[in-house]
Amino acid sequence: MGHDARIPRRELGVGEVARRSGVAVSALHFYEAKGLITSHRTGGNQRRYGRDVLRRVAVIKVAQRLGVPLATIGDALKTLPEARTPTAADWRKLSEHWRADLDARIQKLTRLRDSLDECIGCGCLSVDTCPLRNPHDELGEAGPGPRLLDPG
Amino acid sequence: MGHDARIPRRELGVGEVARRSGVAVSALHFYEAKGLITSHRTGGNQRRYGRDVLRRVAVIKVAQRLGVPLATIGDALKTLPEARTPTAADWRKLSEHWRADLDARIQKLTRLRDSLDECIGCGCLSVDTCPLRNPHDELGEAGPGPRLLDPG
DNA sequence: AATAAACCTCAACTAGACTTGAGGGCGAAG
DNA sequence: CTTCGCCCTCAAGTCTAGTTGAGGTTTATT
Repeated sequence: MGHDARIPRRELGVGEVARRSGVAVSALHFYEAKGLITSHRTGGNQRRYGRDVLRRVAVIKVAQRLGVPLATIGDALKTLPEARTPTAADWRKLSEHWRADLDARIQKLTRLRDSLDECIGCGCLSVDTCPLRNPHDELGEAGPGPRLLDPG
Repeated sequence: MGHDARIPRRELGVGEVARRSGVAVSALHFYEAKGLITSHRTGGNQRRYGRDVLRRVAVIKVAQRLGVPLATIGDALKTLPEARTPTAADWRKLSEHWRADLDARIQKLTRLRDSLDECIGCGCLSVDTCPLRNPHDELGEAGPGPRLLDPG
């Protein structure tokens, strides 16, 4: 220790960001490769982050809990002008947008559950009449919802 | 065409199953490799399926919509004695089991949405107080729910 | 100067659910 | 007989969100 002391107060090394944000160093490398965060380098080619990286990573983590794929999060972060620290207003805009997706996802699952309840009773799986087999409720097909969860 | 006419009425070729069930031939190969469906072969080494394969594939598709991973579906299908066609009672048993998972998933997403609603208002993302950043609600971590959607 | 902790890059691996492609076989119609 | 459509196997590629490891460098301390 005492190692980080050399770094100016507002600059963070990758290890420190990892410790403070709770994501692995390899994940930070990965996010940077994907353009979700940025850094500049020291003479010795080591990454240095501004303090805004902590809020950015926080936004990333929350968005992931909401089920938003990284690429979409990246697009959203890029709408913030020039590597700016996301403000409360920025966050509100992003989260309102993602809330709609989350809501759609919940509704879809709920409808699915209702169909399932009916079909537990009848056990039909009939090709023509079973609501589980005839998903006429294809709405949120496009959008940031994870494909793996809701393929149809 | 006219090709399928050679196949006895209750035996289905892989292409026909694909057309009727709506899954690709490659997917059927894949399911067979994973042991979810079975076939016997003609003299020319081509697959022939019994009609029960259609219901099995239907169960697979519905279970996938519920968010159940293929491996779990396979385990469940294996509990049906010896390649039997799933009956209504079998289906009821499977679906009741999976319904619980679905329910848990819905609840989790709903709690998440509620947290998000609070945080849209405050825009905080505070490390210590924000419920979105401090998920003390880690419950249904284990279980067949898709990891990609609900990593935390 | 030497050592140790932290850092660097790049390639390869993981899981899940498939798809795509190469290279070849089988069966019926013209 | 040739061609067309459907079928076969097996290997490799796709996508997501990273992790793991090898081999080498930088930085801080002693």
